[in-house]
Amino acid sequence: MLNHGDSADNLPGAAQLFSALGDPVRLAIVARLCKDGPLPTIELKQCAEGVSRQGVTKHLHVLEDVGLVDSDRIGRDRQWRLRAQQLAIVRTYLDWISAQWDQRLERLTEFVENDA
Amino acid sequence: MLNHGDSADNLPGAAQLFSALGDPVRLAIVARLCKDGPLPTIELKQCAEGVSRQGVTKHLHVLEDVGLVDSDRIGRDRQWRLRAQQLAIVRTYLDWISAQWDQRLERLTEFVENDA
DNA sequence: TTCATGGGCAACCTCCTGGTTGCTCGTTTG
DNA sequence: CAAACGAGCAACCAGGAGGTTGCCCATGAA
Repeated sequence: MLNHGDSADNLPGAAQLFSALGDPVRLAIVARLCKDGPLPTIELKQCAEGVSRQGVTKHLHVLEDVGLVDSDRIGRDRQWRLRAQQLAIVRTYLDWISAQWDQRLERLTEFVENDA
Repeated sequence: MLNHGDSADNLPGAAQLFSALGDPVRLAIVARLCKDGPLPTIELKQCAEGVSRQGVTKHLHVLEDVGLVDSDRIGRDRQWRLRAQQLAIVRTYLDWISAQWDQRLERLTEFVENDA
């Protein structure tokens, strides 16, 4: 799993996560799972306009591979559940990047002020 | 540009952004630009281990297409600059999703407590 | 028990992506 | 000026991603 000690080291892992979220169908699935909790494949299929069941299943496996989602077989169905910690990693990465940006702006402001 | 009135409508746009960030080279470029401000192509090339100049240029164009970055020609060089607003959109989208998650957890907790 | 439904697996196809090379052009710089 | 450097453009290539179909299995409901 992703070691999140220092976000800078985590670039490849973060890229994986971004990549997994970088498809409209997958993003819709994640959003749906976020809103309406664990759901069976068939239900998730509805947020993929005009995509076959197998297509949706493939997307779900992509999400599973990066740990954004996991599942249990319940009788005939397979229930999918969001793993919020992984989403948190993405957020943290963006926050880390943004923080660097903010620091740079601060330094820049300082510089300008000292310069004036 | 991306209308950010309601994050739910914004799914395709958000997916574009995630997708653009979903490549290690591109993510490294964004991180670098965030840390060290506007930089010429050649400098950015350094964060793409073993990729040709043209390769890097292609990545930069991908970032440009989704508005994460823009550039000016300065004499012989081309200077690249981060567009932080677009990064903010990604963050906001994640926050929006997470908020829904949190609400669901609240509702769930309520339900369990009322049930007990 | 029978049949419909949700799912898994595998093969297959197409198109996009990430990457390259080769060539030319303009700008610096020695 | 001449050479070197940064960049743009176009062609090209291999592999992967997203999608489909067909077939079979198990479970649930009639």
